[in-house]
Amino acid sequence: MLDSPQCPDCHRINDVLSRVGDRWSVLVVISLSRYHILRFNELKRKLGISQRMLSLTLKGLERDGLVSRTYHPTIPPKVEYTLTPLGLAFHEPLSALGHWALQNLDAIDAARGGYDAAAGKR
Amino acid sequence: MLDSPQCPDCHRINDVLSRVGDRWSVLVVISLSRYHILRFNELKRKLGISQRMLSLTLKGLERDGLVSRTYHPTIPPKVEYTLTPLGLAFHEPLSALGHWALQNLDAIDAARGGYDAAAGKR
DNA sequence: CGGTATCCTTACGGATACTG
DNA sequence: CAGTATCCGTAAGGATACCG
Repeated sequence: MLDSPQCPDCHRINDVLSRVGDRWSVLVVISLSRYHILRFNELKRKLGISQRMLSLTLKGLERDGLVSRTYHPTIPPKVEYTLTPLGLAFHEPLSALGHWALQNLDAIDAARGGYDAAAGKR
Repeated sequence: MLDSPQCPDCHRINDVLSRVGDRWSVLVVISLSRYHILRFNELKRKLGISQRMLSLTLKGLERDGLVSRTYHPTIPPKVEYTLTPLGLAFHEPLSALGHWALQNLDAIDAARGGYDAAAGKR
Protein backbone atom coordinates (compact mmCIF):
# COMPACT_ATOMS: atom_id res chain seq x y z
CA MET A 1 0.00 0.00 0.00
CA LEU A 2 2.49 2.57 1.18
CA ASP A 3 5.31 0.79 -0.57
CA SER A 4 5.23 2.78 -3.78
CA PRO A 5 3.70 6.18 -3.19
CA GLN A 6 4.55 9.12 -5.37
CA CYS A 7 4.77 11.45 -2.41
CA PRO A 8 8.42 10.83 -1.53
CA ASP A 9 8.65 11.39 2.20
CA CYS A 10 4.97 11.17 2.98
CA HIS A 11 5.28 7.69 4.38
CA ARG A 12 8.34 8.67 6.42
CA ILE A 13 6.54 11.61 7.97
CA ASN A 14 3.59 9.37 8.48
CA ASP A 15 5.90 6.88 10.09
CA VAL A 16 7.13 9.29 12.74
CA LEU A 17 3.73 10.79 13.32
CA SER A 18 2.15 7.41 13.80
CA ARG A 19 4.67 6.84 16.56
CA VAL A 20 4.61 10.09 18.48
CA GLY A 21 1.64 11.83 16.90
CA ASP A 22 -1.21 9.91 18.41
CA ARG A 23 -3.88 11.32 20.64
CA TRP A 24 -2.38 10.53 24.02
CA SER A 25 1.29 11.07 23.22
CA VAL A 26 0.51 14.61 22.15
CA LEU A 27 -1.35 15.37 25.34
CA VAL A 28 1.31 13.81 27.56
CA VAL A 29 4.06 15.86 25.92
CA ILE A 30 2.02 19.04 26.23
CA SER A 31 1.27 18.36 29.88
CA LEU A 32 4.86 17.52 30.73
CA SER A 33 5.97 20.66 28.99
CA ARG A 34 3.58 22.75 31.02
CA TYR A 35 4.27 21.17 34.42
CA HIS A 36 7.85 20.13 33.74
CA ILE A 37 7.67 17.05 35.94
CA LEU A 38 4.75 14.83 36.83
CA ARG A 39 4.08 11.56 38.57
CA PHE A 40 2.16 8.71 36.99
CA ASN A 41 -1.14 9.32 38.72
CA GLU A 42 -0.87 13.06 38.31
CA LEU A 43 -0.75 12.58 34.57
CA LYS A 44 -3.55 10.07 34.79
CA ARG A 45 -5.83 12.48 36.61
CA LYS A 46 -4.90 15.48 34.49
CA LEU A 47 -5.58 13.77 31.20
CA GLY A 48 -8.45 11.52 32.16
CA ILE A 49 -6.58 8.69 30.49
CA SER A 50 -6.98 5.07 31.44
CA GLN A 51 -4.18 3.46 33.40
CA ARG A 52 -3.45 1.05 30.62
CA MET A 53 -3.15 3.67 27.89
CA LEU A 54 -1.02 5.96 30.03
CA SER A 55 1.36 3.11 30.74
CA LEU A 56 1.61 2.20 27.07
CA THR A 57 1.96 5.81 25.97
CA LEU A 58 4.69 6.62 28.46
CA LYS A 59 6.59 3.49 27.59
CA GLY A 60 6.43 4.42 23.93
CA LEU A 61 7.57 7.96 24.55
CA GLU A 62 10.41 6.74 26.73
CA ARG A 63 11.41 4.28 24.05
CA ASP A 64 11.49 7.03 21.46
CA GLY A 65 13.66 9.15 23.73
CA LEU A 66 11.12 11.92 24.30
CA VAL A 67 10.37 11.23 27.95
CA SER A 68 12.63 10.17 30.78
CA ARG A 69 11.40 8.04 33.66
CA THR A 70 12.81 8.23 37.17
CA TYR A 71 11.92 5.56 39.67
CA HIS A 72 12.22 6.28 43.38
CA PRO A 73 12.16 2.99 45.32
CA THR A 74 10.40 4.45 48.33
CA ILE A 75 7.29 3.09 50.02
CA PRO A 76 4.94 3.78 48.46
CA PRO A 77 6.92 3.89 45.21
CA LYS A 78 7.19 7.14 43.30
CA VAL A 79 7.86 7.53 39.60
CA GLU A 80 8.43 10.84 37.94
CA TYR A 81 8.26 11.66 34.26
CA THR A 82 9.81 14.59 32.47
CA LEU A 83 10.69 15.59 28.93
CA THR A 84 14.13 14.88 27.53
CA PRO A 85 15.85 17.52 25.37
CA LEU A 86 14.45 15.69 22.36
CA GLY A 87 10.99 15.76 23.88
CA LEU A 88 11.37 19.44 24.60
CA ALA A 89 12.39 20.04 21.00
CA PHE A 90 9.39 18.07 19.82
CA HIS A 91 7.15 20.23 21.91
CA GLU A 92 8.01 23.32 19.86
CA PRO A 93 6.30 22.41 16.59
CA LEU A 94 3.69 20.60 18.60
CA SER A 95 2.73 23.66 20.59
CA ALA A 96 2.52 25.64 17.38
CA LEU A 97 0.00 23.12 16.19
CA GLY A 98 -1.82 23.27 19.51
CA HIS A 99 -2.05 27.03 19.42
CA TRP A 100 -3.32 26.95 15.88
CA ALA A 101 -5.91 24.44 16.93
CA LEU A 102 -7.14 26.60 19.79
CA GLN A 103 -7.18 29.76 17.71
CA ASN A 104 -9.03 28.20 14.81
CA LEU A 105 -11.45 26.03 16.67
CA ASP A 106 -14.16 28.59 16.09
CA ALA A 107 -13.44 28.85 12.38
CA ILE A 108 -13.63 25.10 12.04
CA ASP A 109 -16.85 24.91 13.98
CA ALA A 110 -18.31 27.65 11.81
CA ALA A 111 -17.30 25.81 8.64
CA ARG A 112 -18.89 22.68 10.03
CA GLY A 113 -22.06 24.50 10.81
CA GLY A 114 -22.27 25.90 7.30
CA TYR A 115 -21.53 22.55 5.72
CA ASP A 116 -24.10 20.71 7.79
CA ALA A 117 -26.71 23.38 7.21
CA ALA A 118 -26.15 23.19 3.45
CA ALA A 119 -26.32 19.42 3.52
CA GLY A 120 -29.31 19.42 5.82
CA LYS A 121 -31.75 21.23 3.50
CA ARG A 122 -32.04 18.60 0.81
CA MET B 1 -13.65 10.67 31.08
CA LEU B 2 -12.60 13.88 29.44
CA ASP B 3 -15.33 15.74 31.22
CA SER B 4 -13.34 16.86 34.22
CA PRO B 5 -9.68 16.98 33.39
CA GLN B 6 -7.35 19.36 35.16
CA CYS B 7 -5.50 20.26 31.99
CA PRO B 8 -7.73 23.15 30.89
CA ASP B 9 -7.56 23.13 27.12
CA CYS B 10 -6.12 19.69 26.66
CA HIS B 11 -9.42 18.25 25.64
CA ARG B 12 -10.08 21.14 23.30
CA ILE B 13 -6.76 20.66 21.57
CA ASN B 14 -7.47 16.97 21.54
CA ASP B 15 -10.80 17.77 20.03
CA VAL B 16 -9.37 19.61 17.04
CA LEU B 17 -6.57 17.14 16.56
CA SER B 18 -8.92 14.22 16.56
CA ARG B 19 -10.78 15.94 13.75
CA VAL B 20 -7.98 17.01 11.45
CA GLY B 21 -5.01 15.26 13.02
CA ASP B 22 -5.50 11.74 11.81
CA ARG B 23 -3.15 9.84 9.57
CA TRP B 24 -4.80 10.48 6.24
CA SER B 25 -5.93 14.06 6.77
CA VAL B 26 -2.37 15.07 7.49
CA LEU B 27 -1.06 13.45 4.33
CA VAL B 28 -3.84 14.90 2.18
CA VAL B 29 -3.15 18.42 3.44
CA ILE B 30 0.57 18.01 2.87
CA SER B 31 0.04 16.70 -0.64
CA LEU B 32 -2.43 19.42 -1.55
CA SER B 33 -0.02 21.98 -0.22
CA ARG B 34 2.78 20.64 -2.37
CA TYR B 35 0.80 20.22 -5.58
CA HIS B 36 -1.70 23.01 -5.01
CA ILE B 37 -4.53 21.24 -6.81
CA LEU B 38 -5.23 17.56 -7.32
CA ARG B 39 -7.96 15.32 -8.64
CA PHE B 40 -9.47 12.48 -6.66
CA ASN B 41 -7.54 9.69 -8.32
CA GLU B 42 -4.32 11.65 -8.32
CA LEU B 43 -4.52 11.88 -4.57
CA LYS B 44 -5.46 8.24 -4.37
CA ARG B 45 -2.42 7.16 -6.34
CA LYS B 46 -0.03 9.53 -4.61
CA LEU B 47 -0.98 8.46 -1.12
CA GLY B 48 -1.73 4.81 -1.71
CA ILE B 49 -4.96 5.34 0.19
CA SER B 50 -8.06 3.26 -0.35
CA GLN B 51 -10.94 4.83 -2.24
CA ARG B 52 -13.19 4.64 0.77
CA MET B 53 -10.80 6.33 3.19
CA LEU B 54 -9.92 9.06 0.70
CA SER B 55 -13.58 9.82 0.19
CA LEU B 56 -14.23 9.98 3.92
CA THR B 57 -11.09 12.01 4.59
CA LEU B 58 -11.84 14.57 1.91
CA LYS B 59 -15.42 14.92 3.04
CA GLY B 60 -14.24 15.55 6.58
CA LEU B 61 -11.67 18.10 5.50
CA GLU B 62 -14.21 19.86 3.33
CA ARG B 63 -16.65 19.89 6.20
CA ASP B 64 -14.05 21.46 8.48
CA GLY B 65 -13.36 24.13 5.88
CA LEU B 66 -9.79 23.07 5.14
CA VAL B 67 -10.33 21.75 1.63
CA SER B 68 -12.51 23.01 -1.18
CA ARG B 69 -14.05 20.69 -3.73
CA THR B 70 -14.80 21.71 -7.30
CA TYR B 71 -16.97 19.49 -9.43
CA HIS B 72 -16.77 19.74 -13.21
CA PRO B 73 -19.81 18.00 -14.77
CA THR B 74 -17.94 16.82 -17.82
CA ILE B 75 -17.83 13.28 -19.16
CA PRO B 76 -16.04 11.68 -17.59
CA PRO B 77 -16.58 13.80 -14.49
CA LYS B 78 -13.68 15.67 -12.99
CA VAL B 79 -13.35 16.78 -9.40
CA GLU B 80 -10.55 18.95 -8.15
CA TYR B 81 -9.45 19.49 -4.58
CA THR B 82 -7.42 22.34 -3.21
CA LEU B 83 -6.67 23.90 0.16
CA THR B 84 -8.77 26.76 1.44
CA PRO B 85 -7.04 29.68 3.20
CA LEU B 86 -7.81 27.91 6.46
CA GLY B 87 -6.27 24.72 5.13
CA LEU B 88 -3.22 26.63 3.99
CA ALA B 89 -2.90 28.17 7.43
CA PHE B 90 -3.19 24.74 8.98
CA HIS B 91 -0.40 23.51 6.79
CA GLU B 92 2.10 25.88 8.41
CA PRO B 93 2.31 24.34 11.87
CA LEU B 94 1.79 20.97 10.25
CA SER B 95 4.80 21.29 7.98
CA ALA B 96 6.88 22.46 10.93
CA LEU B 97 5.92 19.24 12.63
CA GLY B 98 6.69 17.26 9.48
CA HIS B 99 10.11 18.82 9.13
CA TRP B 100 10.90 18.12 12.73
CA ALA B 101 9.82 14.54 12.20
CA LEU B 102 12.10 14.10 9.21
CA GLN B 103 15.05 15.77 10.89
CA ASN B 104 14.74 13.78 14.08
CA LEU B 105 13.83 10.42 12.67
CA ASP B 106 17.39 9.25 13.17
CA ALA B 107 17.52 10.45 16.77
CA ILE B 108 14.29 8.64 17.51
CA ASP B 109 15.46 5.47 15.85
CA ALA B 110 18.70 5.67 17.81
CA ALA B 111 16.79 6.09 21.08
CA ARG B 112 14.67 3.14 20.15
CA GLY B 113 17.70 1.04 19.40
CA GLY B 114 19.22 1.89 22.76
CA TYR B 115 16.00 1.21 24.62
CA ASP B 116 15.43 -2.11 22.91
CA ALA B 117 19.01 -3.16 23.42
CA ALA B 118 18.83 -2.37 27.13
CA ALA B 119 15.53 -4.23 27.45
CA GLY B 120 16.77 -7.09 25.32
CA LYS B 121 19.58 -8.21 27.63
CA ARG B 122 17.47 -9.41 30.52
C1' DC C 1 1.56 4.05 44.12
C1' DG C 2 2.71 2.36 39.76
C1' DG C 3 2.14 -0.65 37.10
C1' DT C 4 0.87 -5.57 34.26
C1' DA C 5 -2.56 -8.97 32.53
C1' DT C 6 -6.97 -10.18 30.84
C1' DC C 7 -11.29 -9.48 28.73
C1' DC C 8 -14.32 -7.31 25.72
C1' DT C 9 -16.43 -3.73 22.73
C1' DT C 10 -16.01 -0.47 19.49
C1' DA C 11 -14.45 1.91 15.42
C1' DC C 12 -10.75 2.16 11.93
C1' DG C 13 -9.78 0.88 7.62
C1' DG C 14 -8.94 -2.39 3.50
C1' DA C 15 -11.19 -5.22 -0.37
C1' DT C 16 -14.80 -5.67 -3.33
C1' DA C 17 -18.77 -4.60 -5.99
C1' DC C 18 -21.91 -1.40 -7.80
C1' DT C 19 -23.79 3.54 -9.54
C1' DG C 20 -24.01 8.16 -12.14
C1' DC D 1 -13.70 9.23 -13.19
C1' DA D 2 -15.59 9.89 -8.78
C1' DG D 3 -17.65 8.24 -5.72
C1' DT D 4 -21.25 5.11 -2.35
C1' DA D 5 -22.55 0.67 -0.08
C1' DT D 6 -21.41 -3.58 2.04
C1' DC D 7 -18.67 -6.89 4.28
C1' DC D 8 -15.21 -8.12 7.28
C1' DG D 9 -10.62 -8.50 9.88
C1' DT D 10 -7.79 -6.14 12.88
C1' DA D 11 -6.36 -3.30 16.38
C1' DA D 12 -7.17 0.70 19.57
C1' DG D 13 -8.64 1.41 23.89
C1' DG D 14 -11.74 1.25 28.27
C1' DA D 15 -12.98 -1.64 32.56
C1' DT D 16 -11.60 -4.65 35.81
C1' DA D 17 -8.67 -7.35 38.65
C1' DC D 18 -4.42 -8.36 40.47
C1' DC D 19 0.88 -7.79 41.76
C1' DG D 20 5.42 -5.56 43.82
